[in-house]
Amino acid sequence: MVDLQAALAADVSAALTAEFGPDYAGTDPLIRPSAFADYQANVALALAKRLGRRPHEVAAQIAGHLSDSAMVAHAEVSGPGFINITLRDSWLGEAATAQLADPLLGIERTGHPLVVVVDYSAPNTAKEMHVGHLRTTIVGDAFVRVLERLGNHVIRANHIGDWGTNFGMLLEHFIDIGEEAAHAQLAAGEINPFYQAAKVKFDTEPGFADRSRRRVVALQAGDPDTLRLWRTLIDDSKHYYNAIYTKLGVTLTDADLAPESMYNDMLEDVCRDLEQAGIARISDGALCAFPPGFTGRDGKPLPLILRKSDGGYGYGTTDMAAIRYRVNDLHADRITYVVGSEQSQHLAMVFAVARQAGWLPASVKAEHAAIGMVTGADRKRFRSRAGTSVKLIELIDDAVARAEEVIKDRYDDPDLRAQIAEAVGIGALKYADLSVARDSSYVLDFDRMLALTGNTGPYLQYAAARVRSIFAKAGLDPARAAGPIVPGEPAERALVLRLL
RNA sequence: GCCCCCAUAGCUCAGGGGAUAGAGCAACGGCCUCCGGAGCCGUGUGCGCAGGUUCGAAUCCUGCUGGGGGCGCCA
Repeated sequence: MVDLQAALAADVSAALTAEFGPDYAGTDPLIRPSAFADYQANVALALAKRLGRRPHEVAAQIAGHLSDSAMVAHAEVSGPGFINITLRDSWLGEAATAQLADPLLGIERTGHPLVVVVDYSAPNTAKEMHVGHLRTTIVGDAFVRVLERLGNHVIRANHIGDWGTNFGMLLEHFIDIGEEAAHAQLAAGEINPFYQAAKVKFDTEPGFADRSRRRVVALQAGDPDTLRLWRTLIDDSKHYYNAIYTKLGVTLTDADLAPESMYNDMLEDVCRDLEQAGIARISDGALCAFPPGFTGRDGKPLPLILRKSDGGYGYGTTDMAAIRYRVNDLHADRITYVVGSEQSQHLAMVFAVARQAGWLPASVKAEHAAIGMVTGADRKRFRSRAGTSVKLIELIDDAVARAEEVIKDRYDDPDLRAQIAEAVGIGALKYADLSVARDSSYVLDFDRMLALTGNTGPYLQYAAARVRSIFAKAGLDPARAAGPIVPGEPAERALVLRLL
């Protein structure tokens, strides 16, 4: 790839050296895109202070040397000492043409491919995916695609919640209503009603809670029949959220599942090893690690709970097991958690304990790509009128339905209309997520999201027209006879500058 | 009480040391109109407050105010 800015920086640095000597070779030339030319070099203003000279003069001296550069057409000093640089058409045209000839369109693959584990999406089995899952899924998938295209080895980790005490009650309910009826209900996407019915029985039906607890014990003990039921329950959920991934055009597949249950037989070792290393100790009956620098209310050290006082394991334990597994077995160089911002303290503690234990060596980067909350108009966590979280599938369907409403008079063919509505609706949903900073919370507003399409439609048409025009000028279109691109028109020039 | 994030136009958000701070939506004005408009063109006294660093601050630092999130056995 032609890194215009870097290439130009090199030439300006050369000018600096030529004018002021080798001491200035390392000075950042401060190349920035400019509204007044193709680029501007801002180095003269800072340099003038160092030299005790007038910025304008310094800039003029540097500009004088830039005529030696093959890529610079002209450089002129403006304002207090900015150097406005216009690139040669011929040089730009050659660079653009070369980039078009590259199957990767000039995207440079990294010279140091890393193994990157990207932890994202993470729905809970047997619970409906809700709006909170949308951004981690969309943003995480964008990360994965970019990192992969840059030549890294990316491991998608969909850390689904498929284990825990809830499954006792879910399985008992599953048995009660009969496997077939349960499958039918789950296949229809009625996951929340299923969960809620189980919860109601757990809270009110005599004996059910005890049965549920016994079922948890059987599950954890590996009872074959219980495991079989558990697997079918998981599979039903899996089908359901795979359908959502397909709708969203997300690249996650079953091969990317890294369910909590896969860490089960590591949890005991996690606790033992951390306790033996002196990092974890018993506090109020629970095994806890107290990473330095974390305090809670009353200034007391904040624990990462590894084993609850009832002997059970929590998500912190699973996270510790996962981090060790990712480093030791997956050989991760970088682990990116695309997870809600409210988890930032928890993850910071997990990282801290893992570093203490030496499970996360300094050579491995662990990072929390925090996802901001989706809120309603009240700036609080987005909820339906009933106070429950909103189902993701409803959000998707709603977006498509609203898109269809917008375009309904436009297309007679119902199939075509449905396709366009789906593309526009889902596109608006994804665009809404990707067009804002991932860590800021944002207000979910359908009207705004779909309004964006009113702009992107013409925008895309414009962009397509410009690209066609460039291709036509390059002689690439029908005859495939590659010719030079001449960025003569201002709009075209701007596009070339942005694309290169 | 402690920790983290945030504050930019009426709304939702970009911009994270460089000249005159942008986009979409809304609003207002106009255009095209045989029919149809995710149609076209135009219109902006805005960086929460106060200090500091810097040749230069929406951007970096400190304090304050306001909002959100988190803070022992849910994940």
